[in-house]
Amino acid sequence: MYVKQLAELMDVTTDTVRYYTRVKLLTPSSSDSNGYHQYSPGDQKRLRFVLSARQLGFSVKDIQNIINESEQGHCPCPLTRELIAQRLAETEALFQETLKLRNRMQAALKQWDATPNGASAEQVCSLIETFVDPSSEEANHGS
Amino acid sequence: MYVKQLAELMDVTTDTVRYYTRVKLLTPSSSDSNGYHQYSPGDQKRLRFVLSARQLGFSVKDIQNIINESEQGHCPCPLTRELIAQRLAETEALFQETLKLRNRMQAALKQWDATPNGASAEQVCSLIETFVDPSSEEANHGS
DNA sequence: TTAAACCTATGTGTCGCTCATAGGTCAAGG
DNA sequence: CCTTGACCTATGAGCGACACATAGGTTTAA
Repeated sequence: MYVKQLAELMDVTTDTVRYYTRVKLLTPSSSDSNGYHQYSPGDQKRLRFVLSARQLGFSVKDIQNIINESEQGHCPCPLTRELIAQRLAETEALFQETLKLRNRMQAALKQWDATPNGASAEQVCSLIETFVDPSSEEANHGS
Repeated sequence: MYVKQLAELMDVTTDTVRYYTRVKLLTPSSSDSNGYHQYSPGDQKRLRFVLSARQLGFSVKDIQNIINESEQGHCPCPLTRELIAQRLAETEALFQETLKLRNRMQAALKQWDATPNGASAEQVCSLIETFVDPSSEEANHGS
C-alpha cells in the first residue's frame, strides 16, 4: 500500500508517515516500476507501535533506541522502563510549569477585568507592567 | 552597559539578551570606538517588560506586536487583552493534554510494575504493545 | 489530451532560545 | 612587551516532531 492509504488507515497525515520513514522508523520498499514507497503489513504494525509509544510520551529517539535494542536480540523492556521514568519526570515538570503559567494568566485576566486601559507614555503596556502575581505575594498578608 | 552586565542584572543569559537584540526587541547603540553593543537604562526597562510579558505567556511575536502598537501611538491594551485570551486558551489545551499524558504514563508505570519482561518475537516491546489505557476503557465495567 | 489527484525527494519553517565558530578587544601579570 | 584570560562581536547551526512548500513524475478518468 502507498503512503496515503496507510496514513488514512492509521489516522495520521502523510507527512507524519513520511517523517517516520525519513528517520527510518518505517522501512518501505522503494521498488515497483515507479519508485513509490510500498508499505507492507509489517510497516503497518510498526507504525501502530510507534504511535502507541508516542502516546505514552516516548520521544522518536527513544523509540529508535527501543527498536534497536529489540532488533539486536535484546529484550527492550528494561530500557523501556528506564526511559518512561525519565519522561514521566519531565512530563510532571512540564505539567507543574503549565499549571503555574495557567494560574498566572488567569490571575492576570481577572485583575485586568477590573483595570482600565491606562494610556500612559513612559510605558509600553500598563496592563502588563502593573500586573502583580498574587501567588508570588504570599508573605505579609496581615502585617 | 555591555551584554553581560545587563544579563546578570536581569538574571538571564547573554544569549537571551542577544536573541532579543537580534529580533529587535532591544535596540542597543552599536557605537564606541569598538563596535560593542551599549545597553541603556531604556533597554533595561524594555527587557524587564519583555520578561514580564513572557512570564504571562505571550510569545515573542506577540510582544513585538504589542510594542509596535504602542510605538505607533496606539494604546496596546486592547491587543494585549485579545492576545492573552488566545494564549490562555492554548495554555489550557496544553495543560489538559499534559494532564492526560501524565495520567497515561502513570497508569503504564503502575501496570508495568506488575508485568514481567515478556520476551517474545513478533513484537518490539511487549510492555508497550500490551498496555491498555484505563481511561479509554470507561464503558462496560459491570457487564 | 488534458486536468485532477496521486506520488516522489528534498528543503525550509516553526519556537525560543542554546551552543558553536571564528575572530576582535581589553586589563592585568610575568 | 607579550601573553593569558575574560570579555566582546556577528553569524550559523541545532533542538523536536512534524507541517508546509517546491519541483517534478505517474496514473486515471473525462
